[in-house]
Amino acid sequence: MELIITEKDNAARRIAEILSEGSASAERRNGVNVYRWGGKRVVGLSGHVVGVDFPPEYNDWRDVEPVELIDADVTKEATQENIVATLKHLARKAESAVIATDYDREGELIGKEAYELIRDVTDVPVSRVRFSSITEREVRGAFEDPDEIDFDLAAAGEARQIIDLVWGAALTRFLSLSARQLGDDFISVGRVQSPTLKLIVDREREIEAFDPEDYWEIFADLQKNGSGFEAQYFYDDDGSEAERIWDEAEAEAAYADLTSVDSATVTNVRRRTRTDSPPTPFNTTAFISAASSLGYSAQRAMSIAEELYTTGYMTYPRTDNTVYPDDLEEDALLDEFVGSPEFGEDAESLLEQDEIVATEGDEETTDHPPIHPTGEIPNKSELSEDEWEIFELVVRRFFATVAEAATWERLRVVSEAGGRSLKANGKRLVEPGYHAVYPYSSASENHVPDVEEGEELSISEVRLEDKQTQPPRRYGQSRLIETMEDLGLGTKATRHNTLEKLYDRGYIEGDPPRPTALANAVVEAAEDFADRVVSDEMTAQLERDMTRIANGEATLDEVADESREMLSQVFEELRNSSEEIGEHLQESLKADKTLGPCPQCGESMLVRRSRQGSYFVGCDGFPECRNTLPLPSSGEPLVLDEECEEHDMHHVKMLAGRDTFVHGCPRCEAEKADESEDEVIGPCPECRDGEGGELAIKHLRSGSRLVGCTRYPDCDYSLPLPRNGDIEVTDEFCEDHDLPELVIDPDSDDPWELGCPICNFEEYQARNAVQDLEDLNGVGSATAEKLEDAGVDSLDALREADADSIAGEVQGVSAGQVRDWQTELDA
DNA sequence: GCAAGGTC
Repeated sequence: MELIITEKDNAARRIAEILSEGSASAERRNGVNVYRWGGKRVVGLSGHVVGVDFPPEYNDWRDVEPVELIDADVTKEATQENIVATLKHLARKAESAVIATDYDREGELIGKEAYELIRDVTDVPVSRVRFSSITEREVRGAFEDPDEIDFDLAAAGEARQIIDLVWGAALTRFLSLSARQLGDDFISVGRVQSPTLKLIVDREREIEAFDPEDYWEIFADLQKNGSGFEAQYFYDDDGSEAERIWDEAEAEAAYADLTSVDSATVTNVRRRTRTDSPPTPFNTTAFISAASSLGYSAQRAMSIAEELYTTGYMTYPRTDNTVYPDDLEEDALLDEFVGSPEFGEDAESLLEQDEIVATEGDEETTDHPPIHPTGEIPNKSELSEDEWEIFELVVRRFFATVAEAATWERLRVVSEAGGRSLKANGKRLVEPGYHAVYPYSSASENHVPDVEEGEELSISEVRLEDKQTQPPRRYGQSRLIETMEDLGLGTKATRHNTLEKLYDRGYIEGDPPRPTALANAVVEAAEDFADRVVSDEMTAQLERDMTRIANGEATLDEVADESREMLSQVFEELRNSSEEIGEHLQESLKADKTLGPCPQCGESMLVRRSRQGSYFVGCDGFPECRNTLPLPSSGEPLVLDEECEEHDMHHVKMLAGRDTFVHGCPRCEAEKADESEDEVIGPCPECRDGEGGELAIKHLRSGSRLVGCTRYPDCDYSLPLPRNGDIEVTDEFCEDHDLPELVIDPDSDDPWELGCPICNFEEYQARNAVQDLEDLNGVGSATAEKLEDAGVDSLDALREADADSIAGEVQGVSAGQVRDWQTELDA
């Protein structure tokens, strides 16, 4: 038997399909798919199935000096036990094995990891095949002419693993220990995250240091036969054209000259034709940028792309490549879209071109093809709105790359008035070219009428505008990812995760992201004592070293030892500064939790955590001052920059995944609750008989509202209400529950008919259950709804359910699948 | 529990 190993299940399935000519069947073993036909088996890994770590005696942060990690052993342990077990089981029965992981450095390392797992159980021959896209021709070609594993290239990857672990773990532990932050709130640093954070911190420093300068600009409206256009005053500044006037008196003088006359004489007209080339194929970074201009965060864009990839509508979303492979037949792919209600017309018009030639970008790599549609087209109703929008973007980008260039006509008109110069630049799209199929990039025109030299134009208005230079703009998420790519920080598959990590660690907040006080302190500490770890130079050096290892010019041990030596020097510097660094970090942590002055004693009000783990706002003067304010019970509080003017208190945001919301000023929220009175709406279903309990609309000091029993705390029956909006109690009654129907924001343009609060809560729970189920692997919205209908109304219900009876009840769901979900939930 | 890199 021959065993073929790929980097992921999806690749395993497609390779089996190609090599078996469709005859392969799938079986599951330990929850891992194995594809088989004849004497072949194909199994997909899940990226790295082993990971580097220190031996267990280094686990306790308090028992081990961080500096000891520098020379600690680094071991490899299985991280995906099921897959490792399946791989070994298959290897025992194999006569030969073929490594078919991705064709890039990390793929070579993943292949070598599989090789070592095979070697643990057998010494059968192991070969390596490489292909850049999973097409019939490439895959067959690769398997006809197998190669060997490139152990040097894999060693380059291992050097990266070791260096990242040792630097990251040692410095992370050092900072966390010095600031006494050992729980979930440790203080992390790393080769990629810290230089990325420094980009954000540096930009914020520039913004803070920015000193705006006043300047003036003058605009004039010119008229030709009733058709008006705008021209701008300019002057010669040492041979180049300048529009900004830095001196107020000079600006007034120019304005006076221009207003002293009522016409301008055209002195120069220049016409030019410009071609505007279509965009290049999408790699991950370009895709994220384009999705971001449609309003998607990097994380969201990638997760939708992942979904569209696994359902088969688009190619692999993690790629550096911007050149389509030779195998891609553009016209055949366009043909697939003919007849589609949304794309048919555009596809046909593209097919009418004399020649179909795709654009090419600068990056040509072997990893995967650029992102493009597969030709499989979903019905619009199968996808969510967001999924469809992203799918359409990918389709239209492909269309654009095979479309013709656009042509613009540019017209520049210079005129003189009162001894001063005015210019106007017009542009008109003559040939729309790719813009016709790709509406995302700007194609806005600016009309300037045709005029001749010597012509007189009347001036209808002159405006003197006073302006100020602006500070540099903050990086948005996609701009950050582009900059990371330029600097070589991270990879196509990790850059968006790095940003997410910076949010999770409390280093940045908002979009565009702004650094917290903690982030500033971490970057400052690193700049002072471990400059390399906040510099992109560390990655650049590592890349050079990895190239040397891959070329056989250096060994893994040499490179790793050299790096350990540098880290030892860093720790020499750090040794005596632990206290100083720790204090600074702690002050910053406190600053990030500070809301404003305590109205009772003048100390600061801080976000704190009770023994029970819930968050509240408490005075720093505790125990002398016992002033507190409550916070909502769900989510992690984040102190925003925005302040309440009445109380000098920062607003608070509660981070809770998709239920994140802005709580606002805790004092305002508490006062609102104090001023409101409970409004009784009907009987309490729990205790109406006997105790005669009633339900009322209540406002809590933590800012939330609910329908709860008037006998609270003797009866704790309650139903949630939305956080915001006026609540109207109507005179329509729900017959099942004897309760009035409620309307939120009745006077707004879009009132929300919430209905009976009990019915509403039941629907809400069902919806939540469906959403939770959809987050499980391989559960689409249809399956989730079927599960919910079958009584699986929460994740807990699924965890405790009997797999066989669910499989019997829900069509298209097997007991094995249910058991996989249960394993996933337990993990 | 630390990193960054795969993948879901």
